[in-house]
Amino acid sequence: MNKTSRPTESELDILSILWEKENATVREVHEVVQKTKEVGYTTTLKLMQIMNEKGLVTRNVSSKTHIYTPSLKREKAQEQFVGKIIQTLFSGSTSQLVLQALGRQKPSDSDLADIKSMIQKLERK
Amino acid sequence: MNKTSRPTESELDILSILWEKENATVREVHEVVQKTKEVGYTTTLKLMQIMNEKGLVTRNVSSKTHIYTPSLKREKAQEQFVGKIIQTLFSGSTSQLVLQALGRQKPSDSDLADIKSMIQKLERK
DNA sequence: GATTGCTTACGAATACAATCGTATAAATAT
DNA sequence: ATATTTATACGATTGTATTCGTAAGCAATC
Repeated sequence: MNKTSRPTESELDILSILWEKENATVREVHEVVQKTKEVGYTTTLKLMQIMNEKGLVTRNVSSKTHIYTPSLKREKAQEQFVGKIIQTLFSGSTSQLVLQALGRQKPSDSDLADIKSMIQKLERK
Repeated sequence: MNKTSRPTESELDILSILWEKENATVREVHEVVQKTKEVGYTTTLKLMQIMNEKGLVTRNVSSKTHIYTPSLKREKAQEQFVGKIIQTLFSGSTSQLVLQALGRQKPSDSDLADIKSMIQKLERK
């Protein structure tokens, strides 16, 4: 068993694909990776094998083609990285991050509604 | 002249110190680094020299003890990293990031006010 | 049943990040 | 003026991430 290490950047790319698809084969993941990156199939394979060793994913080996499932929860990773970013890039200020995020593009009306209701909830506290 | 590469994690740690202080010597930076990390002085020095080569910082060499100034703007780095995080961790949804950030701790009243006024600005658009 | 294609396994190469030791010079203290 | 402290420079080492080539097995096709 292994201490939970933070995923590297490439690992994060792969995880994000797995989170979207729930689970996937190496080929399926690689197909998506290839759209943005020029790498060989075995590179993706190797990465996913390493991620398995690290415990970032599990895999079902019952058929020839293995099926990978993320075991690091997306929410967990979000916390890790958002926390780090708030510290180093926003000198610890959560709200500064929120302002920067809001500033980068107008959220949809329904998103705005969600955010407003979240704020109201916070204000009642 | 060099293509702008993303700072590594250690580089980011150092940059965040420089952003706080406006500028600083290696020793000053190292003093802060040491609080959270067990590393030798020359490690910090070397890192800052490399950052200088990469163009992440500039330095004033006129006195024996050099003074380093960040040349990568904090706002620029914020955009880079927040953008990346939104893609990989929040499947492209800015507002999801905002909700996660707001959820992690209650912002101060004045921060809440800032956020609310930002939202109103967005709604008028 | 040979050939082709797709799969995993895995070692090895390459690239990049991080760490430190040692040399050297300047400033300060003795 | 000598010794000590404090600074930079820089090579070398270590660690970690990324990439790929090659082998071997299995399944489908010829």
